[in-house]
Amino acid sequence: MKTGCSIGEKPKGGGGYHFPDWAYKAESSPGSRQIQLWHFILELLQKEEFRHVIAWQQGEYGEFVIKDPDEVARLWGRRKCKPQMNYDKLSRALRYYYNKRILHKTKGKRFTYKFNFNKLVMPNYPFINIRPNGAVPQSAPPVPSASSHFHFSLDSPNEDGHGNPFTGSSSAQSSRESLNDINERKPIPSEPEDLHTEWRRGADHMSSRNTVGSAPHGLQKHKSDLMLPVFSMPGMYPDAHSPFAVSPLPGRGGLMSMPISPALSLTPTVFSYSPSPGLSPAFQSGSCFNFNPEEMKHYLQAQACSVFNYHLSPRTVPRFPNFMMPPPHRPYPPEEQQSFAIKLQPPPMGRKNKDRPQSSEEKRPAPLQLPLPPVKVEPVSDEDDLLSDEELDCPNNTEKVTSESEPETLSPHLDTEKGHTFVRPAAPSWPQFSTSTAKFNFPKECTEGSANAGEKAVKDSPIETAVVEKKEDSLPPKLRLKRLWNGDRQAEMVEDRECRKVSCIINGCRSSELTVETNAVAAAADS
DNA sequence: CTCGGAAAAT
DNA sequence: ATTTTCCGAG
Repeated sequence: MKTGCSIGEKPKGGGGYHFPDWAYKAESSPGSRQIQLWHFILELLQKEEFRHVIAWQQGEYGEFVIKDPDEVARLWGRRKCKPQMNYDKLSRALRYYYNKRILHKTKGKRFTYKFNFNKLVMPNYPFINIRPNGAVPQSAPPVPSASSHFHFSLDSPNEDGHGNPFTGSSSAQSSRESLNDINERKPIPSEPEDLHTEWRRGADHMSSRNTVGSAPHGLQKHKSDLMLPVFSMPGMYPDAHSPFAVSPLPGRGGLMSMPISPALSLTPTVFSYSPSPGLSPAFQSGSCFNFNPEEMKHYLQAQACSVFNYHLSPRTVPRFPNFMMPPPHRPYPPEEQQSFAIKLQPPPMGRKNKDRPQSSEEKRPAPLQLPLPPVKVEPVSDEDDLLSDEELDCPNNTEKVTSESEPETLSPHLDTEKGHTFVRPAAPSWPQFSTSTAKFNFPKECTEGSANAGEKAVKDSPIETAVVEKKEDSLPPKLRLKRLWNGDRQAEMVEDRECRKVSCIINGCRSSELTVETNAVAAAADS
């Protein structure tokens, strides 16, 4: 069933196989956590179908405007099977992100918010650019600020043996992930101290982990094992303003798309930690991409540094599953929509049944099945498709149809095939991830899914979930919040500034300059 | 519209 | 842990 990822579904039908529970659990759903709102938003932002509903705002990186709040809410509600969802609620959820520092509100602009990319590391960015001469994508994604506190030796020559950076890095990667889990701070740290501390820790870990092959698994939980590389897909919405933008180069047509992906697939967070010695050769030589190795290197460093310096949460940097992989053309099969049943949620009793017993009735008579709902039948608009798509985790849905027909809508990553593709020649991509991930980290679910049907590709994004890490910051009690407003705020500003600066640098400067700039930034950060 | 506190739900 | 619901305030 489609539920692809949904947790409880087991393949009962066909084979009736029973895979171990863990196979279904997937980290994807820690707990039961499904897609998160910001993932969803990002998802929508990636698809052109929703341009009219929500779109990146030109001008600021990461800033987006909800053009049709009701629609977005509707979509979100659909995704979460919360028919009662509305913008008011959705916006509340969005506001919670302020504290988490995932989002900001752009004051003065209605329905306009901005992602804090300092916190959300962009998975695909730089490399993408790929213009032969190093042209940069118009939209420079906000790159986390860089600092040169440490130097990861990304440039160190030599690699682990194969010359293939990919190999061997996986362990590092995973360890790193774990690392993050632990380090991840919960409360929003804002103090420099924290930064420093974290920073230190990071360094320590790094050093310990320097051996490529050794994976320090001191920690348990490795969601990382499941990480999958996310490749950007052809269908991706190449919005210039999108921080994720993959530069839509003219060439995008056939060839471009594929090749690019590998690069995109990496999460900076991950590779940044790479131990070192290593990657350069690959970059320099065989790369299929045009990016400038130097730039990449710097970028990576920047990423790494930012991770350490800014408490980037790995979880925040999920490898967006869906993210990059929009379905090529038909996002979701029509059937899906049809099959999609809305599960009417019982009237929200909200908190303590408050006094308003049945308000919901007025609005939604709520046909549970909605076959012919008088009220709203969600027509299947493009958008709808999208949404419906993905996982419908609704319990109801889950069961329902086995519809799965949905081929690969969103999460292609899994395709082994693709993985191969990327890996293939000398793709320089970022190592750690691609290959290794492909090989070892495929999430069970995904893997299985793929295996089963090759085509199916798991519609859901198991990955997404899988990938998403759990620990994040937790919300601080009020005190903390208050504090945030004061100190943190400032910190953010700084971050932002740096971020921008770096972006500029990346976009327009050469590596040497970059270095300088970076240092400057770092200095600033220090102060 | 936007902000958050609260409490309940997932 | 995050999101949904409600809601009073600005």
